[in-house]
Amino acid sequence: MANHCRPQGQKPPALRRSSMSDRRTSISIDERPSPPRRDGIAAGGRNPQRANGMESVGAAPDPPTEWNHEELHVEGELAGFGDDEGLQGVFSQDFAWLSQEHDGDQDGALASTSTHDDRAETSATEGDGATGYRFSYSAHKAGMNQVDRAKINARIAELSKGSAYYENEERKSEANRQRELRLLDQVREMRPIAQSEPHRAKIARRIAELEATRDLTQTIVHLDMDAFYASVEERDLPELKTKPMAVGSTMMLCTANYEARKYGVRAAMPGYIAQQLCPELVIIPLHFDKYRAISEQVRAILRDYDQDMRTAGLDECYLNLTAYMQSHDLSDPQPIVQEMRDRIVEKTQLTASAGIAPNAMLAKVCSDLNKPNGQYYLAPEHETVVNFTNKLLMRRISGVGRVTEHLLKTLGVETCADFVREAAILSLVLSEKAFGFLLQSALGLGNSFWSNTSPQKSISTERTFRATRDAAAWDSTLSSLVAELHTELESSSRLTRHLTVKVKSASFRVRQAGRTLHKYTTQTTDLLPVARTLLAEAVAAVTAQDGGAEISMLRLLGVRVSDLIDRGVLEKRGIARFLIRPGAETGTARAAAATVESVKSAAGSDRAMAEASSSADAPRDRDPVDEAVCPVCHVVSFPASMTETAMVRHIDECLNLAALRTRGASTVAEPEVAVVASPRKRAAPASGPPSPARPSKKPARLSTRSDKRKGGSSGSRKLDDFFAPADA
DNA sequence: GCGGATCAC
DNA sequence: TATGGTGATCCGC
Repeated sequence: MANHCRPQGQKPPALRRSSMSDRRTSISIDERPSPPRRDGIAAGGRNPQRANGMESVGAAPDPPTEWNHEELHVEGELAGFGDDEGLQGVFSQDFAWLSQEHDGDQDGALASTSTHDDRAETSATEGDGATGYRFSYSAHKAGMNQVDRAKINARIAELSKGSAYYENEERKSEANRQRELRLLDQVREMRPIAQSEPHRAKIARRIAELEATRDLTQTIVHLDMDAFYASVEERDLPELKTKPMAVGSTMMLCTANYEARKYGVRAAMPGYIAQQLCPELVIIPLHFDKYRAISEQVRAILRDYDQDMRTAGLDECYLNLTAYMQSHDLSDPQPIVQEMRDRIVEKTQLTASAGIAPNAMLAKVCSDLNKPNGQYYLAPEHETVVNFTNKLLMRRISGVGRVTEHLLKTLGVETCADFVREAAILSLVLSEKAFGFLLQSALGLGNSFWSNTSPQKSISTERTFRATRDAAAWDSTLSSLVAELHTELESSSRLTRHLTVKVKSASFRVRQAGRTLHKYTTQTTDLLPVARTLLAEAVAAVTAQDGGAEISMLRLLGVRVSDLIDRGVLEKRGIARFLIRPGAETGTARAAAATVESVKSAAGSDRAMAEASSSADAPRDRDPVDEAVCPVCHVVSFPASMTETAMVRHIDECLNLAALRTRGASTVAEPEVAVVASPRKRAAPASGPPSPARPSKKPARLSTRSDKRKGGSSGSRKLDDFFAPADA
């Protein structure tokens, strides 16, 4: 299935506070590995994966990569809400003229609106009570004035209040508020250190070092389709243009047209709330096939300018125009970007907005400035970039979300200049990763480079349903989810070794339980029993959270598989780990030596054995890759031509013989592979007495499916446990 | 390694 | 009646 790609190369923010216990008198920000700190603000993750950092400063940017899972998302109904929504504004007040200029009917991204993750008010004062910032759809755009905004927010609060969702948001807000208070305590305590000369010098040095990495040689474009889904629907049904309209369902809206936004209708708002704000609202269901096709048309155009262009969902792309400009001997990117946007309109009748800047982070910010149907060019001059960045609100940085924004505000940081000014103290109370990311971003130093595509790390599927405590219904849903994952694994030739079950109760509390499996597998027969156990654990946990008087009702079930590996890679790597170079003496080999005779005597009987034996006396001084020796008997060698199945069979046979011979599990030659069994002792779900780790008999096949299952938490594994059944 | 939390889309 | 789904990362344990 597919890839959902995201631009990489930006470090994710993550905030945490240092604990008292690891405060040090001499703070070295520069320390490579940040010392573990505790009591942190919850970490925030973001997609940009490995930060490639600036290792290639000055060089041509890496070719962008492909994304990982786009269609997966798409198939899942709601792909994402991000469209052209603005936030609270891009700049601090003193730069608000820019906002004015584009506000009003232009929808100005500068004027803020809030998307799903952004429904928050920036200031708690507008909210009600402790939670304020979490709960109001502040809409500062589309011709709304302050009064309208306040009215709408009040109305939304009124409509939401008392719902389980709302209550849960309140709980979360309160928890965050407590963390912020503790953070402020830390600030007070750390202040003297922050103000000490050595520390200030250290920060200054760090900033200088970052500054030295500034690269203005690249021309990066971020292109973003305007209100993508809504615009597509309007294009195909023009009468919608004059009506308030949103795309989604009564449960959840994905995006709204500009007419609807005037009423406060926004992306990520439940449709039934939106309908109360705007009774004439027309809700159009999603048509992902259409969006996908149009998206591909757009991408095809953009590839003319950057073959390695990267997509971010269906409606966003990043391009590096540097090479194109050089090859066409152009110095001004603006006409080029205008041309692409014109071509997009011509081809699709849809408009796009774009930002042009020296790096991807700034380009992303810039693409919002003249939205919709506009572009903004941030010239690659030091002074221009610095002036721009200084006024930039931290919230605009991709990776700084609602929670982080609020937290920073608590610390008195709103703009990038604020952050840099307070860097000395912030370096002491934020995690090293978070501080590093935020400082770099606040200096306007987002990466211009993309890391190469990284393999997908997990596959998940989850489903929301009417809250129920019907265990049979849960089990039915769980089975479906596991079956979906099985299908996905099979169709992509991958296996998993980790399973996680997620649960959301009617109170919106979320709990998850996961477990590392004993082997890589795709099989429902392996996954489902574990999933059932995990579900029971998660239900118990969420029930306890909910008060525990009665088993909680669930409104969502989810299953995720991670620790994925390609089948081919697993087979190669798996077998390779068993191969011991001829002559290598290991404890395992020595332990197995006693079984050599029995192995030899049994050799002739098995077909695989015969295969192996036939080349057992091949010369032993060749490349070890070409000739490996069975790690168990340490006698039979495996020629390169030998099939893996045959090798596995031989090793398995050796283990069987070894087990017979030594009669004790512990002395059987164990493959030298560390297999991590579940570290936790889980209560066996009402099974019989604990079975011995290994029955003393049953020599024929050391490992059968049922056998494997039984040995669940045993630390010692047999060969079969390392390989998925070759069910193909 | 696990679970909770944040973020993007 | 009623507030989504997928994937990733970070942090504290």
